[in-house]
Amino acid sequence: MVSMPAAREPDEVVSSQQLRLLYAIGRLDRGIQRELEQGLRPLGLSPHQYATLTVLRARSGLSNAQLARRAYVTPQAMSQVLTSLITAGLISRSPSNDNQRVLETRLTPKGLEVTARCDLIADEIEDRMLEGVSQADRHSLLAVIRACVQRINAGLPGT
Amino acid sequence: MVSMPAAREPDEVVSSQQLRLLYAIGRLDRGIQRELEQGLRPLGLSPHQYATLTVLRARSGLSNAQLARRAYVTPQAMSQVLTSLITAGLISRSPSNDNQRVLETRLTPKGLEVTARCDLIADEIEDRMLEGVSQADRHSLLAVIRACVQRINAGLPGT
DNA sequence: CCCATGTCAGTCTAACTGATATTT
DNA sequence: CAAATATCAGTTCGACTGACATGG
Repeated sequence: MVSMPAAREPDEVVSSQQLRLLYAIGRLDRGIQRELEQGLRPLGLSPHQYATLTVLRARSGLSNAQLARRAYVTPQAMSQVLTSLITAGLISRSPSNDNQRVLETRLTPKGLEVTARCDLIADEIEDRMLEGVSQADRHSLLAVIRACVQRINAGLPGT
Repeated sequence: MVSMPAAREPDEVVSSQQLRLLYAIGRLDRGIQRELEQGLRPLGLSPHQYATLTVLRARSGLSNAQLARRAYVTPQAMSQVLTSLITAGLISRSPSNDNQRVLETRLTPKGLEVTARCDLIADEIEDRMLEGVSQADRHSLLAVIRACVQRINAGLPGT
């Protein structure tokens, strides 16, 4: 196919320059998810599962309902993720002392170890993505992104 | 429920501070998508449809296959989007002069008008998200994000 | 009684893979 | 014949809503 109308397309650059911030962030996130998916595949984990593990590491003992609200998904969706993580032996659940109905979720030793290995993969992706960006710029970028998250999620039920 | 174990949860802030850039970007994008979805609903459009319209506005005449490669989705997935946009009367397709098999896609006048209205909605969301951020910081933010997109999508088939 | 939790079931959307016809 | 396009069909995965039992 030599005579395609748009065979020559130096427009990846052009379009990327024209498109707005909202669109660029979506593109970036999809690229990140794709890279994470590839990187985590050898460990048998999805980006969603890894994200849930990091949340549990930061706040051990959360219930399924709490995790669901935190991730802005339904309890059913989060329950599926937790079930898969239990099957993999990465988390455990036990009834709360305060409420027998509530199942507190915690990382197992194996879960902690696997999460740490995922961190290395995520670090690698992050470094590649930020290649050539100074430490100062990285910090301010993270700060701005976080502030945007706060504002965009302003009027939502927070746990 | 007054005696919930974690009834008091001032951790939305805490977790947001602890979590890494990769995770923050995902959170931000999901918030953006949610806001876009709500904003575009009165117009009967999804974020995906709007995104495709903006790409076509920037580069009129692209084929389904080209659009699919550009969005990193399969031709089948993109074809569904185009079909819905044709049904809505926002785009039109016609055989290329160079290749009868290729259907060049273009915005209709109505499509152009609707896209402009979507832009206003997107502007509103973007402004709310960036409230308090200086113009200079906005520009540098966009530049950094674009650079990240370039690096993350480095080794992919580019149309 | 009311509310929250956890879970089972069915549905829906949006992507995917596979297969086919057509054109260059 | 090989490659690219478009499109038909079936599948899969991830969310969703609805319903229900249970505990506080």
